[in-house]
Amino acid sequence: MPLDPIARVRRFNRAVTTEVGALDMSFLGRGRPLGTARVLNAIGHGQSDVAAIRDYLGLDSGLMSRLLRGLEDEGLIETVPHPEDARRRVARLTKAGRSEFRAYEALSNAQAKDFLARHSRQEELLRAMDLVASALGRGRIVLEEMDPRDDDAKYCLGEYYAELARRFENGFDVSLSRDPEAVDMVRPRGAFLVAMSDGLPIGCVGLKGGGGEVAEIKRLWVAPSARGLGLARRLMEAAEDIARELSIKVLRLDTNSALPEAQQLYRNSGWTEIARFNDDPYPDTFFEKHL
Amino acid sequence: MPLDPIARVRRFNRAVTTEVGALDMSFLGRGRPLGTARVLNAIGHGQSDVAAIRDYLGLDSGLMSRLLRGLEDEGLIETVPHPEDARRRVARLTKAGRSEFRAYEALSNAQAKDFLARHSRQEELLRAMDLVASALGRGRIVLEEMDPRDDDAKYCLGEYYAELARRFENGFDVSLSRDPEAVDMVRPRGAFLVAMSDGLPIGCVGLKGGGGEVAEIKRLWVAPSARGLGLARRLMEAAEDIARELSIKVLRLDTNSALPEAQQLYRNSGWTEIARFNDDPYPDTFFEKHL
DNA sequence: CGATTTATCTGACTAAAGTCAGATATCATG
DNA sequence: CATGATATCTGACTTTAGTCAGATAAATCG
Repeated sequence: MPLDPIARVRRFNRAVTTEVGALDMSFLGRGRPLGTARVLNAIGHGQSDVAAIRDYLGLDSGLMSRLLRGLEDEGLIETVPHPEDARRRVARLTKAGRSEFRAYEALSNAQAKDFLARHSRQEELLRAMDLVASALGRGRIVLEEMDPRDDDAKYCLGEYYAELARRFENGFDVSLSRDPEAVDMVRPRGAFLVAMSDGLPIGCVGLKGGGGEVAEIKRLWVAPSARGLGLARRLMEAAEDIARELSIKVLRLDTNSALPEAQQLYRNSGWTEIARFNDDPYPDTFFEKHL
Repeated sequence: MPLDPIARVRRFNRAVTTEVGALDMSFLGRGRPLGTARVLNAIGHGQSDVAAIRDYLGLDSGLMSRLLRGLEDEGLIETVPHPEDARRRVARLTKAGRSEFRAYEALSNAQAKDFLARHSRQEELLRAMDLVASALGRGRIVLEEMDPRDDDAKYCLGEYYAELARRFENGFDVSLSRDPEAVDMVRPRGAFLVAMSDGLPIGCVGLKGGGGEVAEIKRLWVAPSARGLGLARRLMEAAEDIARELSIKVLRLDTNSALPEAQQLYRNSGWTEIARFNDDPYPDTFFEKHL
């Protein structure tokens, strides 16, 4: 007789609401009401468009206006008309605002650190938290196009190689593989996409072009904590969209039968198996898709 | 370059605070302000002492008083003086209150169910949520003495047997083992303790007495999601305390070398290895402790 | 250009939550 | 039984959050 899943979810809710009050409430502790602090933090995190902040925090325009005024009176922010549309306003931190924001960040980090310090089995706990955060934050996953040499991209690639090394019978060594040049995965030849979930990289895919009408899909990877959310498909679709933008007519990719879930995905989304088209030692299966 | 643990914790906080607003807010949806609904739910969950509720919800006594009055006016609760101390008051649900509480419970359950339905890989997600909830709710774990035939106890025993079956080379079959009679694990001969975390059983231990000065520790088990919190030690200490209450002078236990972490615990808490004292086919190591 | 739409702001509200200083009744103690 | 401690209640506040109907100014469209 297993435990009731609903009871388990409710227990999680209880545990988290009790604890999170004391956990994410770095908003408190600097003598500023919650709403004001949330706006300041949203601006600090790069949200500058007033409408975007209002939308993000779910605030009424009147309330928003007052909160902004309050922060302005405190000298923490300044608002200027949007350069392209003077009806809209853009808010940005002043010097004092930046320092106040840093103080909030430091508080948040200290709380997170304390939280971790109070717990044993940290890596296991973090993995569970990653999984829950990925599931809960599913709707907020955004695909960002970036240079494959950026940190978040490099993190994903590192994890991808590590996973291949674990899953291939004889391991995996990038230097023996046909590692694409970064320039082939940057516009105009190609692109590199990283899936970001609340600021953390959780997946990637590369579109490697050579300038012609044929390009390759490379380095499709999704973090273990984010599997089952349909992210791989979303990455592939986004890569295909970019390929079409770049006037690419045919996509190809190579893969290995040690990765059956990937092959499954390709077969389910319009790819057909073709003959080997390169001499890379690792792949044993090859696919193609006409756009 | 692994991800920053602090960033991971903060991402979890963000994901959870965003989602939990829409997740545990079964409090809403019945046209009652949050504070009032929280008090009603606390009473429904068995908190009856006004001071206890106030403490649990962190409310000012004046505010609490008004909220109680509001619920009384609605006819959902009644308050009576505490039988042993007429200064204190005890609140309980009326018939209407019980039905209103049930409506909140149904809402909560429906939301939990919806939440689960929105996610794939449910068992994996639930396991991660259990782990997080155990870690976060660590301070709220309570040890309850109960009959080993109660549901929560039986759940723990079932999980215990399943774990032995997984870990012993040749499996585990209770019927071949010396399964203690329930009556030997109930006062006055012995006791059975279950660790409850926010309403869910996550560990147990049995004290099996025979009426004399010697008793046995049996069925020490901690749920995987709750390991590393020091719960096994806490269960053992509680069992020893009860043994002392029952005037037991010597405790014994048998275990198996396939469970090294258990042996480690015994050695670290005053137990010494002794010779085999029974003919049960499963154990291969035996311990004793003088109280 | 004039009419309409859009983004923000202002003023005038309400509701909810929280604070605090007594008031009141009961209990515990010497 | 007087004294002080304790638990709750009451009244008189303040703060925060949120709502809503215009006002204002800039953009967009026919």
